[in-house]
Amino acid sequence: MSKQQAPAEACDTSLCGDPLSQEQADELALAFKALADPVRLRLLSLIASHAGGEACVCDLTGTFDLTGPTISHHLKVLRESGLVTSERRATWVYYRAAPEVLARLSAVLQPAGTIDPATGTTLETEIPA
Amino acid sequence: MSKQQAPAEACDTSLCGDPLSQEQADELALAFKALADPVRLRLLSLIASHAGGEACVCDLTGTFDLTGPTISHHLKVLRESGLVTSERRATWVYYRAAPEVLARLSAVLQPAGTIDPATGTTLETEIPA
DNA sequence: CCCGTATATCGACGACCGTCAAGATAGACA
DNA sequence: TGTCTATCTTGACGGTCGTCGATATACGGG
Repeated sequence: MSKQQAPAEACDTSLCGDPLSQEQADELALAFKALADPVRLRLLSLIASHAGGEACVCDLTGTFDLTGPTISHHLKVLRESGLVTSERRATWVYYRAAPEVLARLSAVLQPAGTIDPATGTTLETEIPA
Repeated sequence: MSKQQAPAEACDTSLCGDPLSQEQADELALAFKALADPVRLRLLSLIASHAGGEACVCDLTGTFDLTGPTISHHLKVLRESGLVTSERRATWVYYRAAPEVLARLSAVLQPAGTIDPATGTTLETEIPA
Protein backbone atom coordinates (compact mmCIF):
# COMPACT_ATOMS: atom_id res chain seq x y z
CA MET A 1 0.00 0.00 0.00
CA SER A 2 1.38 3.35 -0.98
CA LYS A 3 1.25 6.16 1.46
CA GLN A 4 -1.62 8.47 0.88
CA GLN A 5 -0.62 12.08 1.04
CA ALA A 6 -3.68 14.15 1.63
CA PRO A 7 -4.07 17.91 1.10
CA ALA A 8 -1.98 19.95 3.43
CA GLU A 9 -4.89 20.91 5.66
CA ALA A 10 -5.71 17.35 6.58
CA CYS A 11 -2.32 16.81 8.14
CA ASP A 12 -2.10 20.17 9.81
CA THR A 13 -3.79 19.06 12.98
CA SER A 14 -2.56 15.50 12.99
CA LEU A 15 0.38 13.27 13.69
CA CYS A 16 1.21 12.63 10.06
CA GLY A 17 1.94 16.17 9.03
CA ASP A 18 3.73 18.02 11.76
CA PRO A 19 6.52 16.69 13.98
CA LEU A 20 4.51 18.17 16.86
CA SER A 21 6.30 20.91 18.78
CA GLN A 22 7.00 20.50 22.45
CA GLU A 23 4.27 22.97 23.39
CA GLN A 24 1.72 21.13 21.28
CA ALA A 25 2.82 17.83 22.76
CA ASP A 26 2.57 19.21 26.29
CA GLU A 27 -0.94 20.46 25.69
CA LEU A 28 -2.13 17.29 23.99
CA ALA A 29 -0.55 15.15 26.68
CA LEU A 30 -2.62 16.96 29.31
CA ALA A 31 -5.78 16.06 27.45
CA PHE A 32 -4.79 12.45 26.86
CA LYS A 33 -3.75 12.18 30.48
CA ALA A 34 -7.29 13.05 31.42
CA LEU A 35 -8.46 10.19 29.21
CA ALA A 36 -5.89 7.76 30.54
CA ASP A 37 -8.03 6.36 33.32
CA PRO A 38 -10.80 3.76 33.06
CA VAL A 39 -13.05 5.58 35.51
CA ARG A 40 -12.77 8.87 33.65
CA LEU A 41 -13.39 7.17 30.31
CA ARG A 42 -16.53 5.60 31.67
CA LEU A 43 -17.62 8.87 33.23
CA LEU A 44 -17.13 10.62 29.92
CA SER A 45 -19.06 7.98 28.02
CA LEU A 46 -21.85 8.05 30.57
CA ILE A 47 -22.09 11.81 30.21
CA ALA A 48 -21.87 11.79 26.42
CA SER A 49 -24.42 9.02 26.00
CA HIS A 50 -26.86 10.29 28.59
CA ALA A 51 -30.26 11.52 27.49
CA GLY A 52 -30.19 15.23 26.77
CA GLY A 53 -26.44 15.21 26.44
CA GLU A 54 -25.92 15.91 30.08
CA ALA A 55 -25.75 13.96 33.30
CA CYS A 56 -26.00 14.91 36.93
CA VAL A 57 -23.38 13.66 39.35
CA CYS A 58 -26.02 11.62 41.12
CA ASP A 59 -26.54 9.71 37.87
CA LEU A 60 -22.86 8.78 37.79
CA THR A 61 -21.87 7.82 41.31
CA GLY A 62 -24.03 4.72 41.42
CA THR A 63 -22.19 3.10 38.53
CA PHE A 64 -18.90 2.80 40.40
CA ASP A 65 -17.67 1.22 43.60
CA LEU A 66 -15.97 4.46 44.48
CA THR A 67 -16.59 7.13 47.06
CA GLY A 68 -18.08 10.51 46.28
CA PRO A 69 -14.79 12.39 46.65
CA THR A 70 -13.12 10.08 44.16
CA ILE A 71 -15.82 10.63 41.55
CA SER A 72 -15.63 14.34 42.24
CA HIS A 73 -11.87 14.24 41.74
CA HIS A 74 -12.18 12.53 38.37
CA LEU A 75 -14.85 14.97 37.23
CA LYS A 76 -12.54 17.79 38.22
CA VAL A 77 -9.76 16.36 36.07
CA LEU A 78 -12.14 16.07 33.13
CA ARG A 79 -13.36 19.61 33.75
CA GLU A 80 -9.90 21.16 34.02
CA SER A 81 -8.76 19.41 30.87
CA GLY A 82 -11.68 20.94 29.01
CA LEU A 83 -13.23 17.63 28.07
CA VAL A 84 -16.44 18.39 29.94
CA THR A 85 -18.25 21.45 31.22
CA SER A 86 -20.37 21.71 34.33
CA GLU A 87 -23.34 23.76 35.34
CA ARG A 88 -25.07 23.96 38.67
CA ARG A 89 -28.85 23.95 38.66
CA ALA A 90 -30.43 24.01 42.10
CA THR A 91 -28.90 21.29 44.23
CA TRP A 92 -27.48 19.35 41.33
CA VAL A 93 -24.50 19.80 39.05
CA TYR A 94 -24.85 18.74 35.45
CA TYR A 95 -21.96 17.74 33.23
CA ARG A 96 -21.80 17.63 29.45
CA ALA A 97 -19.08 16.65 27.01
CA ALA A 98 -17.15 19.30 25.06
CA PRO A 99 -17.50 18.26 21.40
CA GLU A 100 -14.81 20.56 19.97
CA VAL A 101 -12.14 19.31 22.32
CA LEU A 102 -12.97 15.68 21.65
CA ALA A 103 -13.05 16.36 17.92
CA ARG A 104 -9.64 17.98 18.09
CA LEU A 105 -8.13 14.98 19.84
CA SER A 106 -9.82 12.67 17.39
CA ALA A 107 -8.37 14.63 14.48
CA VAL A 108 -4.88 14.32 15.90
CA LEU A 109 -5.09 10.54 15.88
CA GLN A 110 -7.06 9.98 12.74
CA PRO A 111 -5.04 11.00 9.71
CA ALA A 112 -2.09 8.92 10.76
CA GLY A 113 -4.00 5.96 9.44
CA THR A 114 -7.33 6.80 7.97
CA ILE A 115 -7.15 9.73 5.64
CA ASP A 116 -9.50 9.13 2.77
CA PRO A 117 -7.27 9.36 -0.30
CA ALA A 118 -10.24 10.23 -2.48
CA THR A 119 -11.38 13.31 -0.62
CA GLY A 120 -8.29 13.87 1.43
CA THR A 121 -10.48 14.99 4.24
CA THR A 122 -11.21 13.79 7.71
CA LEU A 123 -14.69 12.85 8.70
CA GLU A 124 -15.55 16.06 10.47
CA THR A 125 -14.71 18.19 7.48
CA GLU A 126 -16.65 16.01 5.11
CA ILE A 127 -19.54 17.90 3.57
CA PRO A 128 -22.49 15.98 2.11
CA ALA A 129 -23.31 17.27 -1.35
CA MET B 1 -11.25 -4.80 7.03
CA SER B 2 -14.59 -3.12 6.87
CA LYS B 3 -15.31 0.52 7.38
CA GLN B 4 -17.62 1.30 10.25
CA GLN B 5 -19.11 4.30 8.59
CA ALA B 6 -22.70 3.18 8.44
CA PRO B 7 -24.70 6.15 9.76
CA ALA B 8 -26.75 4.26 12.28
CA GLU B 9 -23.73 2.39 13.59
CA ALA B 10 -21.48 5.40 13.90
CA CYS B 11 -21.96 5.38 17.65
CA ASP B 12 -21.09 1.75 18.08
CA THR B 13 -17.42 2.33 18.58
CA SER B 14 -17.66 5.70 20.26
CA LEU B 15 -18.41 7.47 23.48
CA CYS B 16 -21.85 8.65 22.43
CA GLY B 17 -23.44 5.29 21.87
CA ASP B 18 -22.30 2.86 24.50
CA PRO B 19 -21.83 3.50 28.21
CA LEU B 20 -18.47 1.77 27.79
CA SER B 21 -18.05 -1.40 29.84
CA GLN B 22 -15.31 -1.67 32.40
CA GLU B 23 -13.27 -4.00 30.19
CA GLN B 24 -13.52 -1.61 27.26
CA ALA B 25 -12.56 1.28 29.49
CA ASP B 26 -9.59 -0.63 30.88
CA GLU B 27 -8.32 -1.44 27.43
CA LEU B 28 -8.82 2.06 26.06
CA ALA B 29 -7.21 3.58 29.14
CA LEU B 30 -4.06 1.58 28.47
CA ALA B 31 -3.84 3.05 24.99
CA PHE B 32 -4.56 6.59 26.10
CA LYS B 33 -2.05 6.18 28.91
CA ALA B 34 0.56 5.49 26.27
CA LEU B 35 -0.41 8.76 24.61
CA ALA B 36 -0.46 10.69 27.87
CA ASP B 37 3.15 11.81 27.73
CA PRO B 38 4.64 14.65 25.69
CA VAL B 39 7.75 12.67 24.77
CA ARG B 40 5.74 9.72 23.51
CA LEU B 41 3.43 11.98 21.53
CA ARG B 42 6.40 13.61 19.85
CA LEU B 43 8.00 10.24 19.22
CA LEU B 44 4.81 9.00 17.62
CA SER B 45 4.48 12.08 15.45
CA LEU B 46 8.11 11.84 14.42
CA ILE B 47 7.60 8.23 13.42
CA ALA B 48 4.30 8.85 11.64
CA SER B 49 5.58 11.86 9.74
CA HIS B 50 8.94 10.40 8.82
CA ALA B 51 9.74 9.70 5.20
CA GLY B 52 8.81 6.14 4.29
CA GLY B 53 6.47 5.88 7.26
CA GLU B 54 9.20 4.54 9.48
CA ALA B 55 11.99 5.93 11.62
CA CYS B 56 15.08 4.43 13.14
CA VAL B 57 15.82 5.02 16.82
CA CYS B 58 18.91 6.97 15.85
CA ASP B 59 16.63 9.42 14.03
CA LEU B 60 14.66 10.01 17.20
CA THR B 61 17.16 10.32 20.02
CA GLY B 62 18.70 13.54 18.74
CA THR B 63 15.41 15.43 19.07
CA PHE B 64 15.26 15.14 22.84
CA ASP B 65 17.42 16.07 25.79
CA LEU B 66 16.96 12.58 27.13
CA THR B 67 19.23 9.60 27.51
CA GLY B 68 19.04 6.53 25.31
CA PRO B 69 17.44 4.33 27.95
CA THR B 70 14.67 6.84 28.47
CA ILE B 71 13.85 6.98 24.76
CA SER B 72 13.98 3.20 24.68
CA HIS B 73 11.57 3.04 27.60
CA HIS B 74 9.05 5.31 25.86
CA LEU B 75 9.31 3.33 22.65
CA LYS B 76 8.65 0.19 24.64
CA VAL B 77 5.48 1.69 26.09
CA LEU B 78 4.31 2.67 22.61
CA ARG B 79 5.16 -0.82 21.33
CA GLU B 80 3.39 -2.68 24.12
CA SER B 81 0.30 -0.55 23.72
CA GLY B 82 0.18 -1.49 20.05
CA LEU B 83 0.52 2.08 18.80
CA VAL B 84 3.75 1.31 16.95
CA THR B 85 5.50 -1.75 15.59
CA SER B 86 9.23 -2.33 15.40
CA GLU B 87 11.49 -4.27 13.11
CA ARG B 88 15.20 -4.87 13.37
CA ARG B 89 17.23 -4.53 10.20
CA ALA B 90 20.91 -5.03 10.68
CA THR B 91 22.17 -2.85 13.49
CA TRP B 92 19.16 -0.55 13.48
CA VAL B 93 15.59 -0.88 14.72
CA TYR B 94 12.87 0.79 12.73
CA TYR B 95 9.53 1.89 14.15
CA ARG B 96 6.29 2.61 12.33
CA ALA B 97 2.88 3.73 13.50
CA ALA B 98 -0.05 1.30 13.67
CA PRO B 99 -2.85 2.95 11.66
CA GLU B 100 -5.69 0.69 12.78
CA VAL B 101 -5.04 1.26 16.45
CA LEU B 102 -4.83 5.01 16.00
CA ALA B 103 -7.98 4.96 13.90
CA ARG B 104 -9.82 3.03 16.57
CA LEU B 105 -8.88 5.55 19.24
CA SER B 106 -9.81 8.37 16.92
CA ALA B 107 -13.21 6.79 16.32
CA VAL B 108 -13.86 6.56 20.02
CA LEU B 109 -13.43 10.28 20.46
CA GLN B 110 -14.94 11.56 17.30
CA PRO B 111 -18.67 10.90 17.28
CA ALA B 112 -19.15 12.48 20.66
CA GLY B 113 -18.91 15.81 18.96
CA THR B 114 -18.86 15.57 15.23
CA ILE B 115 -21.54 13.27 13.99
CA ASP B 116 -23.41 14.63 11.02
CA PRO B 117 -26.94 15.58 12.13
CA ALA B 118 -28.33 13.97 8.99
CA THR B 119 -27.36 10.58 10.30
CA GLY B 120 -29.69 11.00 13.21
CA THR B 121 -27.20 10.14 15.86
CA THR B 122 -26.79 12.02 19.09
CA LEU B 123 -25.23 15.39 18.71
CA GLU B 124 -24.17 17.45 21.65
CA THR B 125 -23.59 20.61 19.70
CA GLU B 126 -27.26 20.76 18.88
CA ILE B 127 -29.01 21.89 22.01
CA PRO B 128 -32.78 21.94 21.83
CA ALA B 129 -34.58 24.38 24.08
C1' DC C 1 -32.89 29.76 60.78
C1' DC C 2 -31.57 25.16 61.12
C1' DC C 3 -31.54 20.65 58.94
C1' DG C 4 -30.84 17.26 55.16
C1' DT C 5 -29.08 16.23 50.75
C1' DA C 6 -25.73 17.00 46.93
C1' DT C 7 -21.25 18.12 45.66
C1' DA C 8 -16.57 19.74 46.40
C1' DT C 9 -12.11 20.38 49.03
C1' DC C 10 -8.35 18.90 52.11
C1' DG C 11 -4.75 15.92 53.84
C1' DA C 12 -2.69 11.57 53.83
C1' DC C 13 -1.10 7.08 52.13
C1' DG C 14 0.30 3.50 48.82
C1' DA C 15 1.13 2.60 44.00
C1' DC C 16 2.66 3.82 39.68
C1' DC C 17 5.61 6.63 36.32
C1' DG C 18 9.61 9.17 34.11
C1' DT C 19 14.32 9.50 34.40
C1' DC C 20 19.02 8.21 34.92
C1' DA C 21 23.66 5.44 35.31
C1' DA C 22 25.49 1.04 34.73
C1' DG C 23 25.54 -3.06 32.46
C1' DA C 24 23.74 -6.44 28.89
C1' DT C 25 22.56 -7.99 24.21
C1' DA C 26 22.56 -7.92 18.99
C1' DG C 27 24.70 -7.39 14.71
C1' DA C 28 28.67 -5.82 11.37
C1' DC C 29 33.23 -6.20 10.19
C1' DA C 30 38.18 -7.35 10.45
C1' DT D 1 37.67 -14.38 17.88
C1' DG D 2 37.47 -9.55 19.26
C1' DT D 3 35.87 -4.89 18.98
C1' DC D 4 32.83 -1.19 17.80
C1' DT D 5 28.19 0.80 17.43
C1' DA D 6 23.21 0.63 18.21
C1' DT D 7 19.68 -0.66 21.17
C1' DC D 8 17.67 -2.68 25.20
C1' DT D 9 17.39 -4.15 30.26
C1' DT D 10 18.03 -3.54 35.16
C1' DG D 11 17.76 -1.21 39.52
C1' DA D 12 17.07 2.84 41.95
C1' DC D 13 15.34 7.54 43.08
C1' DG D 14 11.99 11.37 43.22
C1' DG D 15 7.59 12.94 41.68
C1' DT D 16 2.87 12.29 40.39
C1' DC D 17 -1.67 9.86 40.64
C1' DG D 18 -5.84 7.37 42.45
C1' DT D 19 -8.18 6.57 46.49
C1' DC D 20 -10.02 7.32 50.95
C1' DG D 21 -12.03 9.61 55.45
C1' DA D 22 -13.07 13.89 57.35
C1' DT D 23 -14.65 18.21 56.54
C1' DA D 24 -16.49 22.18 54.05
C1' DT D 25 -19.73 24.56 50.91
C1' DA D 26 -24.16 25.12 48.31
C1' DC D 27 -28.91 24.80 47.95
C1' DG D 28 -33.98 23.73 49.05
C1' DG D 29 -37.47 22.87 52.50
C1' DG D 30 -39.51 22.87 56.74
